[in-house]
Amino acid sequence: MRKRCNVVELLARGQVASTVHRVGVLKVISRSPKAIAPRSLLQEIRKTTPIDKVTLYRILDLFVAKKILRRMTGQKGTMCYEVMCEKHNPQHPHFVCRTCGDMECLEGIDISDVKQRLRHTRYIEEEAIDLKLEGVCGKCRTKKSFKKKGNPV
Amino acid sequence: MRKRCNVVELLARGQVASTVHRVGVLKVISRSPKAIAPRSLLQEIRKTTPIDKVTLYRILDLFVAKKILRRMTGQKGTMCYEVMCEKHNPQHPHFVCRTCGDMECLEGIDISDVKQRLRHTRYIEEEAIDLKLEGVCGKCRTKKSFKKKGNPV
DNA sequence: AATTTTATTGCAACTTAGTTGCATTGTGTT
DNA sequence: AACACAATGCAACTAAGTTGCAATAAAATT
Repeated sequence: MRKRCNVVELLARGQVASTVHRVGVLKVISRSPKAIAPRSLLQEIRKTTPIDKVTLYRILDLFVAKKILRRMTGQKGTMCYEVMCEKHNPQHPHFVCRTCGDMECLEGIDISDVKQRLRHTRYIEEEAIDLKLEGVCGKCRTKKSFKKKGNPV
Repeated sequence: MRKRCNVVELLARGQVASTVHRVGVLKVISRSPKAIAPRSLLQEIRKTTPIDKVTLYRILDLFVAKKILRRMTGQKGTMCYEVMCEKHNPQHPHFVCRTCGDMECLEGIDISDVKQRLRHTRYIEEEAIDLKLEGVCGKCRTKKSFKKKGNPV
């Protein structure tokens, strides 16, 4: 489980003015154990504050530009977001469930050698490296609908 | 540049009946040096034969299910496709240009050690491993609009 | 403090990728 | 030919994300 980053510090680091919505968005993301998609993000935030989807998308774009968040492509082309903080949440590969679309973080797997091999071949920013694996998550594997199809357990 | 796979063999291997559209789709994909998105695919195919987008999407789904094609997530959530053939087109990482969305194949980079490390942690199918890097491709880097912004060359 | 300026948010309408249901056409079998 | 079934096309739809613009909130200027 990820240690939490300080929301105010993150905003300051990105030189982004603090607003209710920005803090709210960042709080939800930093508390999520998995990378999170705009859809779930909206749902979570709206439990406490009403927010328009356009506002959310704009905040997410801003945070990615200011390197406060990492953006990864998830299932079916929806994006997923996580806090970009080398200290509390260093870069790691992700596991995407092809059934439910959940994006788990695969911590403790070192990919520095892969990065090393690739760094000089293109103009690739360090944080742009996105190692992704697809499969079926534990939750989905135990569902009857999945087992019924004769899939391996 | 990739060696071409035999379209008829690929269909036979997947136990998929041969039709004009299926052969057409597979021909365009197998001739493309890069992984290709449905949008460009439609454009290419329509140069010779009229085809509905629904037909294309259904053929692509079928080919992915029958392991004739690999599907990867590209820019902004559009999917990209390439021929799945260990002999002529072994699995490899991809480089996605964040400006134009092109997906280049990074051949000659071995990631078997990464796979090895990950194989037993989850139920992950061999071919589901998707190593993706993001950056700016050579073509986009030389464009005035990109240089103007003071980006590194 | 009142006013001007600038940044942030919300609303409506739009774009694009991809999907679904159903009718139509094509293909193979007897 | 008649039948069954697979493949295709069409129209309408969903869902993610975007754009333009007006409304509001915050910050700066007088």
